Amino acid sequence: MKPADPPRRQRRKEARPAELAAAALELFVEKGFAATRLDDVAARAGVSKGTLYLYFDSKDALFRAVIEESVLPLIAEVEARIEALKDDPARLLRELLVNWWDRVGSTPLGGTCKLMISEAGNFPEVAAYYNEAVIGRWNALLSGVIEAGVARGVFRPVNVEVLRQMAFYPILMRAVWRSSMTDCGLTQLEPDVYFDTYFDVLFRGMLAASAEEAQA
Amino acid sequence: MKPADPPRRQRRKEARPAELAAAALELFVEKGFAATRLDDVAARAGVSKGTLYLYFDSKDALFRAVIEESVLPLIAEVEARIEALKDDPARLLRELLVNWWDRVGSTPLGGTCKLMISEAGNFPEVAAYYNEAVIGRWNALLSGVIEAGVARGVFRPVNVEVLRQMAFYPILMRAVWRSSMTDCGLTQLEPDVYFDTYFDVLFRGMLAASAEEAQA
Amino acid sequence: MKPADPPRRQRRKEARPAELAAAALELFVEKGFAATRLDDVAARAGVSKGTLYLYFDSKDALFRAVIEESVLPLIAEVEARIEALKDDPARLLRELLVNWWDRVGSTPLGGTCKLMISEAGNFPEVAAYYNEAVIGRWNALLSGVIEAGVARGVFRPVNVEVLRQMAFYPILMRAVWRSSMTDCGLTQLEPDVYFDTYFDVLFRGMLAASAEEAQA
Amino acid sequence: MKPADPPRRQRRKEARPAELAAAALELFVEKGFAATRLDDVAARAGVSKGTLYLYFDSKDALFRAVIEESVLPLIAEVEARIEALKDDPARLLRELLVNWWDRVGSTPLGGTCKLMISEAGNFPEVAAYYNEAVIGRWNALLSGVIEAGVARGVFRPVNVEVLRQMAFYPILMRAVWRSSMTDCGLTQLEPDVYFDTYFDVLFRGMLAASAEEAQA
DNA sequence: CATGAATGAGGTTTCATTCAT
DNA sequence: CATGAATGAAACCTCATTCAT
Repeated sequence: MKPADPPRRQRRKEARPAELAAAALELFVEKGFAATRLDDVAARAGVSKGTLYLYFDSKDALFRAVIEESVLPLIAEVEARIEALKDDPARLLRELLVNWWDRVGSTPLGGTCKLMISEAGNFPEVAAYYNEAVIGRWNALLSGVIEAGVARGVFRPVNVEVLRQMAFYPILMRAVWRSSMTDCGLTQLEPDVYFDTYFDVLFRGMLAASAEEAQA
Repeated sequence: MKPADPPRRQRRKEARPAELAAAALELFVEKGFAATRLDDVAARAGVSKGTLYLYFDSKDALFRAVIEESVLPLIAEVEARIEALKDDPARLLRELLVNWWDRVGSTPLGGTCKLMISEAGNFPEVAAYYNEAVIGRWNALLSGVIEAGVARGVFRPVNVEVLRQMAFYPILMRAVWRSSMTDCGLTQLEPDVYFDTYFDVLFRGMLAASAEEAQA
Repeated sequence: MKPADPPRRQRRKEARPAELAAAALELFVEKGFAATRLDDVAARAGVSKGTLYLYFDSKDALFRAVIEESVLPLIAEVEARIEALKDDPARLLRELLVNWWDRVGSTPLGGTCKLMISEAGNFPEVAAYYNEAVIGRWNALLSGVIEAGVARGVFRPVNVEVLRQMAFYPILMRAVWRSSMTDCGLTQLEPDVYFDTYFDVLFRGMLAASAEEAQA
Repeated sequence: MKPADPPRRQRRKEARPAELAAAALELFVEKGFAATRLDDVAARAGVSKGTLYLYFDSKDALFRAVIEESVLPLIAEVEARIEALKDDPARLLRELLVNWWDRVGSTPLGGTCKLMISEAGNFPEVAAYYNEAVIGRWNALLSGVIEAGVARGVFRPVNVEVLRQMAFYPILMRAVWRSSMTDCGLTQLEPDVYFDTYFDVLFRGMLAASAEEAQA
């Protein structure tokens, strides 16, 4: 008694933009915007070149769509998770970072970071948008957690921005590196091993003395 | 009794390749390899497009030269400094990182990092070379220092690679970001403020208990 | 006792080709053949692009149909009117010209003239057909009237072709101009004012002295 | 002792824009703007497609250049001639028209008239410019001559605009026709025969009675 | 050595035409 | 009959590369 599937043609039609954007993301990350040919994007999505233009007005528009549609949903989801754990800043920070790695850094989405790093100069408006809508919000989340930790005496009272960068940049860089060196026979440490040491050192460095004892 | 300077015309002639490479580095970093036009490189170096081909066989060759010539000299220099300070791993590590920022990260050379991140996929052989000749050697230096520190009981005995990334990636990311977001009205913290907090947290996290006391 | 109208749906179906041809004529006149997109023709006729192909085999065929179907009926009608007035060449000529303006020059049909002028080079066969079936017959009508007038001593015995062009080209040009400069805020003289002066000068120039006196 | 010719390469370079514009004019007139391929323009000018873009930014820019550069010089020249003959309006009018035919209507330049008629709808700004800079000035010249003639009692006092159209449109139409039907085996009357009858009828129609006697 | 005009392969984009629904 | 998604040939345009000067 479940509703009938839509006819096959229709289903494809609705899925097309997402399929095309996914194919484009892969290639943009792999080769960069300018070096990616729309022929290849279309081929990877299994359609002809002309079909691309049924869904995107231009190569630029495709780039915009790739960036804007791929990352926004995640931020909202993350913002929701903050509430549930606001009483335990250390655990919340750990969770945010591990979660980011699992949901973004280690997936194709992580490629958007490399992509924006590479193309910000060529797409100033997209970069500005990304800066505000993605980076800014994400930084605000992290900074908020850190500030809360400092306020509760859990984290040491040091410069929040530096702390945020020290907490986030290593794994961001890991993601960027991963997108960049995909074909270099690059092997990265297993996440579990990595994060064990990572948080060991990070928290030893940033936790206040009292909190550290509690942690132990 | 030193030899007289060559006449100015000649000096320019000899400087040409370096001037062209510098112009190319700027544009490659700014726009990426594919989106950079040789017209613009030549214009920025103040010569005609044809002149480029007197010194570089192709656009690819120019890219290779930019990468290979710009970073190699530095590594050698750094390797030399290691010897002088090998008895004080903490100070040595701090010096390596600050020095890297001063000599690379905060200069146009820092752009090569962004450039390789962006173009590794399109230049596998150059990326492999860079990986070995630059990244590999630099990582070996850092790892060596860290291992020495661990061996002497100065650093805590944790996974060296993770430690290296935690020590280096934040400032590497800062350099990459700087190259990328050049026109976004980006402002970064002053190096002094930054490094104060940076090493405070980093060393607290990685120094062994005894060394920490000594430090304090 | 006339047969009932067909149901509305059916009527539309039968009217489709004419509606499409009308829409195509407008756009061909406005933009030219090559610059007119079938999407736009279909949209202006209120159908989908695919529907066009139910009635016309190709864009070329549509062009042919537009030309051939739009002008032929008129010629026959005009030829009939000639008979009724063959005794008064001056009045007949005046009537032909005024009538042409009212029925063709000042209506969308006048656009076909501009269209053929624009596209003759791209459609040699259509142009040849148009030349023979429309221009030729129309010229023959005018020339016949003029020759009759000369024979009767009403018109001065000068070169008939030149006379025909002097009589027809100014108003043909008016029609072409009208189709061409539609959006330039062009204003043309009122037909009545125009024709008063027009025939005043034209007949003074071409009427034989005796006829002129009679006219006065 | 004449100055040396410029080197061959240079001479070609200076002539290129004019050669390209001439080739483009021919093809635009022949096929229309949209149906003309830049490949063909380049081929007709004996250069490669890329060379076109050294001199014109786009196909549109080429169109603009063709229109704007080809007709302007003539107007100025004509305006100068007016002065010399301002005492004899009938002769001046005749000379203007014959001269227009010799210098424009019967040459490739006459094609611009057909071209503007065809493309005005697609290039509103160019059409507006042409209307003002070419058509307007030319009409002003003709109207001025006619008004002068009327003022002196040489021409009959009828509507000047209609008179202007009757005087100019037949030969304008001849030029347009010529450009349009170039390949239709079209044969036009010899100019001499044509103009004899033309002015005979025209002046009989528009000259005042007294002037007519003087003419005879 | 240095120039910059010329080239043409290769990319983006358009649109007439087809065909499954 | 009617639709509109899909196609791919062909157009415009760019730019790395060459070469006569």
